[in-house]
Formats: sequence, structure tokens, C-alpha cells
Amino acid sequence: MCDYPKPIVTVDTVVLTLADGGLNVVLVRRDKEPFPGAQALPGGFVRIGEDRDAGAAARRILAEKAGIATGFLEQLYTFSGPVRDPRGWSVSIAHYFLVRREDLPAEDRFALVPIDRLPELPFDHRAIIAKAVERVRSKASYTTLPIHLMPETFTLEELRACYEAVLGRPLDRSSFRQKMLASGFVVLALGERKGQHRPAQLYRAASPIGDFGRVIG
Amino acid sequence: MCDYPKPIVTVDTVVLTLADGGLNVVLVRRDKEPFPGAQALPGGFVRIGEDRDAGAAARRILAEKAGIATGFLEQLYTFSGPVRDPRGWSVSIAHYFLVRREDLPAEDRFALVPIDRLPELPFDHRAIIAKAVERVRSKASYTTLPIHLMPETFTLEELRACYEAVLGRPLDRSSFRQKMLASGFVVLALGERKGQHRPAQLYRAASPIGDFGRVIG
DNA sequence: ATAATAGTGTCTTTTAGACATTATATT
DNA sequence: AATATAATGTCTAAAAGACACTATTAT
Repeated sequence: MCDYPKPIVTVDTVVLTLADGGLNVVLVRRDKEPFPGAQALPGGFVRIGEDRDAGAAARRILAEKAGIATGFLEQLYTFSGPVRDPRGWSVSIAHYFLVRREDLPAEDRFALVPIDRLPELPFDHRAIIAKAVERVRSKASYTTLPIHLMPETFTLEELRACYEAVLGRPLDRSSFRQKMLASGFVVLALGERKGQHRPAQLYRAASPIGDFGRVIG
Repeated sequence: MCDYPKPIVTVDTVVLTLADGGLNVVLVRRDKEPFPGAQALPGGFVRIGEDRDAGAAARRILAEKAGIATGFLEQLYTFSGPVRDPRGWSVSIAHYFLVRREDLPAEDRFALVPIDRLPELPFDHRAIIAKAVERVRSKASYTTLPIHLMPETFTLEELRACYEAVLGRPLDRSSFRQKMLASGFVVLALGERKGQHRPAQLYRAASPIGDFGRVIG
């Protein structure tokens, strides 16, 4: 059997959440070579004795490096080549997470950075983040994916604000409500949200949905 | 630096083409362990001294194993885990190719198999093919991707037949023509196709398009 | 002339978007 | 009462789909 020298196999994770009205990404401070001290995506080696697959490795690594143990996970893209990592020919199976802001632990092990205010990043982490944002934007335009960023219950105005933050453009309230309710993936919950003025109905994702990345419209 | 034992890193390729009015996939006969003699997807190890990235590895491997050196290429998904390959914890960076039927070499090094008549397949190759077909179907419903399966020039009826074969459902002729021409990605070519009856205008992909996976509609 | 295929036109339904209007709370 | 926000309604434009009709060739 041809046993060629093997590439390094890592997993990088792009955790996206909604903060201050925009998409933010989780960055951690690297403590090892290469680029010790630099801010970067949480990432690490696949452990063949431990991980069931790349997705499981992503969850393990994210918990280890940032203490984040919840969220919707999807494989993003696999980046590879001889130059992206100074340790040699490498493969990074990138994954993205959508996490509710209130499910994030205290920010003592990571930083939340708006996606349009990224610092210098090592490896090809900027390209990985760009791809994740592009994927989520794209899916937001025709699926219920952004609901993963919302709490248990929410008003339709809050949901629309979430979509607008992800997509980066305003959406018509009337069309949005109609499409979202017609989809059947968002249903009335008990109670209302008291605010400054007329209270808004609370909604929740239709039980048992499981997969919010459903196509609507 | 933590130097964990590394997984095997391979690339598998799903070559799709149109034959006998339906989607077909290229299968080769394996000549090595594991599963020698079995029909399988063309696949092989990434060579870190040779390949610029996983996509380049896919092109190299497809040329080596099946003699196919042309076609549209896109990364599909990365399959991984301890059981999918008997040699151990493995990563397969799967890619799919869309190749014109007439660009395929003689079928002496591979077989063309309709996607609904797959034989027993080793590894998780059946799941990989399913994912490729799903991806192409999905993209066909809103992009110009299937044009990669067409020859230089084609009639709109031929193009529609191609879309119908990929999607597996009939499309309205009128709407199809209108949408396709309005997209601007398909333009008139010189000449017509003589047939049994009224000849049809020839069209071609709009020059310099490069990426046929464009969103239309 | 007839058959077969290419190509166009018409009508209906659906959808999205812009925008106006009504509803209900707080102050 | 004034105001701010929630929720709904109306109108228009665009798109999709069903289907009928016309056009052009071979036989």
C-alpha cells in the first residue's frame, strides 16, 4: 500500500453570534506555536483516538479552546495546501457555529469581534471567516437558518432585525411577517413582550423542527 | 507541539455526465487493497509533495485513475471518521466534476453508471454520490450549472432536456426559454441544428462567463 | 397535406415590495 | 391627547406556470 507522507489535519471553527446589532465572530488568543499570542479562530488537531468525525472534533475543540459547548453546527469548507500553515502541508476542515448570544459563556476565554472589524489574523483565517459569513448570508436569504441566533421566544420584529443584521440590508416588515408565518416554521407562543408601547406577540420556532435551515418562500 | 497520530487523507471524485437521458457517474475498478476488484469512485491519497491543494489532488487523481482531464470541478464535502475506511481513521475531501459526455475518453478505464442503478460500493461511496447528486440538483434549480454538461453549442430544447434530466422533473418550455434568455448567460450562436423537422437555433454560453454556476431567475 | 418539432403568446396565480392604514400600548 | 411601536391591508410589479397557438421543416 502506498503510504505517502500525511498532511496535518486540523479543524477550525467560526462561531457567529449576534451582538450590538451585527454579526460577531469568536476569536481566541493562541497559546502555542505557530503565532503564539495572536488572535485566531478556535482550532486544533483532529484526534483519531477521540473524535467520531470532523464535526465531533469541531465541537470538542470549540469547548476546549473557548468553553463554548452549544450551537448549531455545519461543515463549511475544507481549506488545504502547503503554505496556509507554517508547519507544512495542511488540511483544515472548517465548520461554522450559530450560537445564541445568551448561550455564550462569560467572555474571559474569547473575544467577540464584529465581522467588519477583524484584526490581523494568522493562517487563512480571514478567508475562512469570509466564507462562513458568505454561507450564512446566502442561506439567510431563503431559509430559516438565522432562527438559530434567536432565543427561545422572540417577536417578529426581533426576528426581522436578526435577518437584517445577517443580511446587511433592510427587509419589508409586511412581506417578512407574511413569508415567515406562511412557512409554518415560526408559530405563536404564549405571552407578549412588554416594551415602550404596544406589546408584541411572542413567537417560537415550530416544534419539533430540529433543522432551522429549512427552505422557505 | 502536540504531534498527534494523523488520519489518512484522501480525495474522492464524483464525475457526473449526461448519458442515455439521465445522470451517470464514473466508476473505476479498484486494483489495490482495500476492496481490490470492486467498482468504486476514483480516489486516492493526497500527495503533499505534488498537490497544490485538495482540488489539484482531485484533478490529478481523476486523470490517473480514469484518464479524465477536463470538466468543471467543485469541492463537495469532507467525509471523515474511524470506520469509513478499513485502513483507519480517514478523511476524504470529496469533489464533484461535471463533464460533457463528448469530452470523456473511451470507456476502457471506467464505467458510466446511471445514478439510479448503482452497484454495491465500498467505503461510503454511495453516500458521497448521493450528496453530489443532491448538490447538483439543488444548484440546477436556480443556477446555470447544468450548462457544464452541454457541448459548445446547443439548442434550447436540448438545454431544457438537460435540466430535466438533472432535476428529474419536467420544465415548462416557455418559462424555461424566457428565464434562460433573460439571464443573459445563454446567447445565440451562428447556425442551426437540422433535425427531423423545423430546425432549431443554436445557442452557446455567453462568452467570457467562466463560472456557469451563476444564479438566475 | 400531415406530422413533428421549434418557438411565441396569453392568461392566471403567486410572490415580493412599497407604502398606507389601523391597533394598542405608554407617557 | 400624543407618540411610538405592532400589526394588517392595499396596490403594483414581477415572476412562474399552465396551456394554447403559430412557425417551419421533412415526408
